[in-house]
Amino acid sequence: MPEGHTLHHHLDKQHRWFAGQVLRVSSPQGPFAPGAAVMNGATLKRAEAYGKHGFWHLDRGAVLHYHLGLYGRLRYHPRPEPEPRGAVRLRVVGDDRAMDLIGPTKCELLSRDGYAAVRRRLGQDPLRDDADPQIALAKLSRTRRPIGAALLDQAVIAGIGNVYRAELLFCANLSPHTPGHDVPPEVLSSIWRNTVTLLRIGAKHNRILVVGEDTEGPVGGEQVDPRGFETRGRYGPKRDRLWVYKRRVCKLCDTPIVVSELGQRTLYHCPRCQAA
DNA sequence: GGCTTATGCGCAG
DNA sequence: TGCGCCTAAGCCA
Repeated sequence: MPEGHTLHHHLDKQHRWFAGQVLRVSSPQGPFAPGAAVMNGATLKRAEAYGKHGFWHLDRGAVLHYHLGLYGRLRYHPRPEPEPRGAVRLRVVGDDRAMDLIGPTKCELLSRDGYAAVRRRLGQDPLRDDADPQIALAKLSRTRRPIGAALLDQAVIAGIGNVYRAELLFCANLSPHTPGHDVPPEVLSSIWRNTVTLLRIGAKHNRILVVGEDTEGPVGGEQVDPRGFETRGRYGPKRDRLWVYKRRVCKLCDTPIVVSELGQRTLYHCPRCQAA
């Protein structure tokens, strides 16, 4: 489930659970074994998310960089940790918890320069305090590309994925095919603000929640595990939390959803609520 | 239990 | 442009 909110949720947790600890690191599934050997015995100084990327800043100057891709998963265990299951590329064991990185599309050790290079490729992350909306908005307002393609461009806004793209454009009553430079500046600004809002809600609950109000406490009777491990909350079916993504009809007006392709990804939009 | 699908992205060609 | 990665939820039987 990796859009930006997922990474922020996990990296915040990873910082709380592993920072300051001397880590036991291994790579049960192979290709990262040399990197794991370098990491083994290091101390985590800071875990941070940027867009859909995860970074662990270690002492010794190395930086772990990972990206979940479409399939990657993170699993956490209390100690003693169980036998690795699946393509565990990276296993980290801290003082009282362990973490598995499973099936990521990227898992590598970077130098400070390598880290800077990855960061340079990425645009503004709406979940970060250091985001500069004006930079992202300027790019959107100049491009001839359809807004629905530009929103997926990680060099513009880092962290939006296919679900949030569909839902953000719906919330803006905007056709995904509108060229960026034809979208009124105030609409672009409102999209940015809504992105911040929705990604924050998503990061808090570790779920994409768009329909309905966010609440301070658990949502929909969600059960919270006091140890902090993921629990099966009762959020209801995903389709009921979204307006258009993967729905047959628009949740607002019942018009059949148009399924097409834009920016190499499946696009869902309501032709009535989001008329051109 | 099996089959389909996917919230991403880099690379070969 | 299309494929490969390789997990797990959702759906069906």
